[in-house]
Amino acid sequence: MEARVAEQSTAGQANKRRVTLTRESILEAALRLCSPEGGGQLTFSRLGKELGADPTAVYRHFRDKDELVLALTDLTIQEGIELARQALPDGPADDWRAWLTVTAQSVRTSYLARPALAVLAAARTTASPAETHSVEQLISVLHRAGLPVVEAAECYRALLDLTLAMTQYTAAFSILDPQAQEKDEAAWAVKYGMLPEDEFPLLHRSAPRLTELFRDDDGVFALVLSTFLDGVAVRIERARNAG
Amino acid sequence: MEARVAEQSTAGQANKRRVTLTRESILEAALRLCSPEGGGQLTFSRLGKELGADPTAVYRHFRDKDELVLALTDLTIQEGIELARQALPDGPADDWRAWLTVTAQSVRTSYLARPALAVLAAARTTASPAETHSVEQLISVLHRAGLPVVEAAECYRALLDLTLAMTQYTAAFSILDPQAQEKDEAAWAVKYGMLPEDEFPLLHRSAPRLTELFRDDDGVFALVLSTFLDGVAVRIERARNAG
DNA sequence: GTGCCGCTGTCAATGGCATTGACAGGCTCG
DNA sequence: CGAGCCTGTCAATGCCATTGACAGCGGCAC
Repeated sequence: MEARVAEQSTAGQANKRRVTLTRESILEAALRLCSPEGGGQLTFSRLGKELGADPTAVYRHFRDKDELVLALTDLTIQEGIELARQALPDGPADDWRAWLTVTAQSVRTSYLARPALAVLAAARTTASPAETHSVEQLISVLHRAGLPVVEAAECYRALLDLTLAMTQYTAAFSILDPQAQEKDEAAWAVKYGMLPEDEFPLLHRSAPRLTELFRDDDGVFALVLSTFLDGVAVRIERARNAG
Repeated sequence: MEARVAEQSTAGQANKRRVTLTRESILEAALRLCSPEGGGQLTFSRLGKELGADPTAVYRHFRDKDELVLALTDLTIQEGIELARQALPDGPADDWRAWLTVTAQSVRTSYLARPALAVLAAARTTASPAETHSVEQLISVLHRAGLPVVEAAECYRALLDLTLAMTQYTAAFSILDPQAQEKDEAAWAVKYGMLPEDEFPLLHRSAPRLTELFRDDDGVFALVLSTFLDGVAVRIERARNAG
């Protein structure tokens, strides 16, 4: 169907042949559009062009844009989980920390491959059947590490929101036109470079690191994640001592 | 000037008297629109109506919407910092943890009072001069607690992104029409309620807590924040032992 | 005081967006 | 062979940000 769509979109310019859409072909095309290479913008008109069909034809398969986005996030989450599985084929293997890190990073990676989707997805948390097993596994990992079940579930939820929120935050920034990004960056650089040393001694000393972190969203995420997991470790310790 | 604008907007319906806008009056009106009571949507046409002026008049004071939003986030951050100051008038007082918690929560509160702004603000990190002192103070608190300067700065950055990202995440959800929210909620409830106990034992046991957390974004944030700060504590401990 | 200029509000228009309803071709089922 | 549904097409609606031409009002120079 990949091939078919491509064929249509190249040849379909002249002859007005109807293209037959399917849920799958639409999702594929939409994912392509969401990636930076695909233009990084998901709109019905672009989607129509990509499919070689009228934009409104999509409405025959998805009630509205929201429903389309929901389906796309579902796919993306699934892909992230799959990615994690490939990275750590042996499962948790008693190292809860590595497992959680890889899982979070994988989901983040999948999302960031399609920043436009991440932005659209906003706060829609799909109750995807695909991820259910992963959630059970995640909780189980934390539980075996020593956390009571409910607390393990809380940690899962916290980690999930943390990851999605920060990923969307990054995606939103990466969507901005380069001009605006540079403007922001310049503002920061000036701000941190020009600070009077006597009034802001600490800020002055950490300015290099801060400007370095400015563009390194992944670095900041890694920082947050590892600090958060340090916190989880503390909780596990506490639970063990209490139990 | 507040009064003047108000006077105009009440009396100005009939007589087409020109309203004189100022940067301040615009920002005020815009903030009002961003709050749920004000309609929760910031558009030029609404803004024009609110001001009793032509929508496009705003362009005389702000180059585009982005610039307006930047100014608004600046105000909001300032307000958050002010809030924190009021909550803890004595300053850090050697309790870094309380200080960081209150600061983060205050910024979050200010943002959530205007969800529409939070969504628009997305990843624009303003280099607001207003907050510079707070940043210096924040780093100083962590430094006095025992963290090397650079690491303190890293923690600041991590905490900032964490807070903003999660707040915007929450705001994005709260913006959705109630119908969509209910749909999501229903999906979750079904998902967690219907889980076969034998296949997902842990998920089944934690289902009540998870559905409880579903709508409680503030609770999740508190959870993330406190876990993160546990992690910071670990780092402080490490640094002390190493130094 | 007079004339000019710039500041700022107004108006009309543009192009993009999601979404809707009427229409039409082709497919399947009877 | 015919009815009806599935699905693509087309035209139109309403909201959005943004732009360019225009117009009044104020202050400034002379």
